[in-house]
Amino acid sequence: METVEKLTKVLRNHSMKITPQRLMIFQILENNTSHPSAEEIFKRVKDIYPTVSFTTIYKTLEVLCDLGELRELTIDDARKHYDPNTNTHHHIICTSCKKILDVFEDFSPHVKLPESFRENYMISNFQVSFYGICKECN
Amino acid sequence: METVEKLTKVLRNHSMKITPQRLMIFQILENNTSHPSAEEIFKRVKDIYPTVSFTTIYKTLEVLCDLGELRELTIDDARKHYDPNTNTHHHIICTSCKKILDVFEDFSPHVKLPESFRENYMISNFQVSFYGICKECN
DNA sequence: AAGCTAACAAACAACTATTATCATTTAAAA
DNA sequence: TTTTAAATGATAATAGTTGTTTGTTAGCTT
Repeated sequence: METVEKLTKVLRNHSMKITPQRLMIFQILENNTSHPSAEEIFKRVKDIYPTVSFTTIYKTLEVLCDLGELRELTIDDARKHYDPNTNTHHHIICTSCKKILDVFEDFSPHVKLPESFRENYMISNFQVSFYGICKECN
Repeated sequence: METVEKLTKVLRNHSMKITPQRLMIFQILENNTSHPSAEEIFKRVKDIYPTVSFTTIYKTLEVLCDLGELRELTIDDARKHYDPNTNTHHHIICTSCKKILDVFEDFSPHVKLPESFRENYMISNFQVSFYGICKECN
């Protein structure tokens, strides 16, 4: 199912309202693999709804995160990034330009929490972050 | 070599000054596996040097990071954490209490950047972050 | 279609973590 | 001891984000 459709449904199921601003955000997130920050999303919505406020963006992103439809990435130390793909996958970030790319490789057969932690933690997921320099920055 | 001694040497080699404030920070970092935030370090230094400023803490942490003697962790979305162990290792964070523990397991034989990225990236390191709930929080 | 109401958007203020500025102080070399 | 480059700390500034308020609206109900 497409993102816009899916998110619309999920919000409806929680008796939340589908507003033009939110639809716009859904559209921006659809098939988005660029890991945008709140500001990037804000700018793009602003192009079409010049009166939209930053608060609305933050609030909507918060709602989507709470519903598990969006993942917050803390891979960049300057700001949060958002990823509509909530399936387990990994990232590579250029430490120079901060660009983040997806790494779709299933490491789960090999990356397991050591025995000693098993009884003390309920693991929900894990994330591999590769750090390096991209070709453009080198 | 102990942390205090090592960091003193490294700073001297870069003609930087060893101040009591810095020595205090070095001591706090020594064998520290609690991944403190700047604020936690600030508070502990303040206990002994009540006049110390936050700026000094941040500056010193920045210096140590630049010299590669300290690693900045971006695993918590609220604030940065610092880890004096700069050898490759991994972390598990409780999404409830935000406690961070070390995971010493060598995943490097299995976690490799896919072929497609190899020619476009110079990877310096990778990091596995496990997210879950610890026993105390559950 | 009209009315209702919880949820919403936007304006704005506030907050938190961090960084910058700069005058004063100090480590440590000469 | 003198010198000087560097560090400190007071203060202000900034960036990113969150909280509050008030008028508005989506979407249900009738």
